[in-house]
Amino acid sequence: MEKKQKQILHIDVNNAFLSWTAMDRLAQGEKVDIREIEAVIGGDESKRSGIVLAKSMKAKKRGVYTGETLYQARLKCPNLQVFKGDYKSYKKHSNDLYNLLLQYTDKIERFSIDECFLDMTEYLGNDTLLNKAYEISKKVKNELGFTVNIGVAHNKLLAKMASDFTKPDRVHTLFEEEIPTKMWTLPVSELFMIGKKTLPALYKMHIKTIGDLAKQDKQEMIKKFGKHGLMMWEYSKGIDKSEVHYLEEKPKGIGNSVTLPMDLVEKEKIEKVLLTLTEQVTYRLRKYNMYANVVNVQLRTKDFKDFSHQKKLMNATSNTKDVYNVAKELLDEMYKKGTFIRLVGLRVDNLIDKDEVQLSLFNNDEEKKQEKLDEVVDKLKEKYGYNSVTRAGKLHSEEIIKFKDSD
DNA sequence: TCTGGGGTCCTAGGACCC
DNA sequence: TCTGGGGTCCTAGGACCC
Repeated sequence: MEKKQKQILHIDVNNAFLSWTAMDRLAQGEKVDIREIEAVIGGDESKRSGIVLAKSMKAKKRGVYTGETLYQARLKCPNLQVFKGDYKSYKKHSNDLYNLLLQYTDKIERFSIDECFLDMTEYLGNDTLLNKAYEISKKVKNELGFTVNIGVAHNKLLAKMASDFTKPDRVHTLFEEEIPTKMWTLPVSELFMIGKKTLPALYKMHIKTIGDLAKQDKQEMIKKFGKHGLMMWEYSKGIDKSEVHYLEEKPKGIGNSVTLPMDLVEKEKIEKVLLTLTEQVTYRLRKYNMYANVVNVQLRTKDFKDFSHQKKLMNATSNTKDVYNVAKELLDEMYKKGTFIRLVGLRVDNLIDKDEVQLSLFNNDEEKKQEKLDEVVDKLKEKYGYNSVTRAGKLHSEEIIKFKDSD
């Protein structure tokens, strides 16, 4: 029996961070709509994170692109206005969008803070997919005050490609019969999952457009690029069998990292940063009610070389002290005297639900004591705010890193 | 010149076992 | 002394996404 064709929408907020900040400012009585001027949302240059996070159409016309340094952006666009981002507000706008979309289907995958996939296969009734897309587009604009692009297709890949066509405030279809005219004509760099490392290899093979890629021999692509080769080849032909993952998924790993205001050399100072990061990460881990099996420490040197070491634990844990002790061991392995460290990161991986954990025979009094301690500290943090509770010997690093209340 | 932070997935090599 | 594979687990590093 043939399976019913899927009906997929991809919703993408236009210049999300910039649009949302524009709305917030107008709501606060500011007169200028920053969507209408040469503006970007940017990081903080004094914290050495001065990159473009989102740009207005006018800034884009000047050649400003996401990810470049504010310095570079200003060279192209001398009157550029830079505004700070507000993650809390973005989360709220993102939730508003999600709640509006729930009126159409509950099969929604939140692909990122500003993108959703909708599986409309069961919810269309007598209407067409395209009509629904226009209806959603209008409703979002009228009720939420920002615009979206919507891609309309029969799988996720094609819907995502379609939503990336002309912007803003547009609805585009990309059905199978439209692939040659709408997709194969595009530069191969536009294809989802082709990044700046793969591009040179493709150019060498004289592959310039997505159509060129689609003409390649499948086996050759697999031989040259492995799994990634197969995926690229399938995507170029519009093949994608993946499902819309609409159920809430637990994270597979949790990490925090920080670019330091100034490079650090002394191990003791790096350890203090690690402790602060460990507290942040394990706090989030415990909020998910999960345990970690792997601890990973990342360092970035001042010349942008990245290193990481990881270790699998004997017993899964969410305990601050346990994770920190391993983190210190890993730092010990990696630390080279006299190296200038720009970034420190800590993440936990191979997570499992707390109730799946086999209670270890070694779950002794000391461990129970530590868990209790975490619990008490977490409760205080819930009540009085994350930064209300602090460990001795860590004050300095907390001046360096302020916890970002993201969850 | 200056280059974020949070993720997921894949690969390759080494250890170890059968 | 010189020689196999296959499978799993672990680790370091890297590509890609938003």
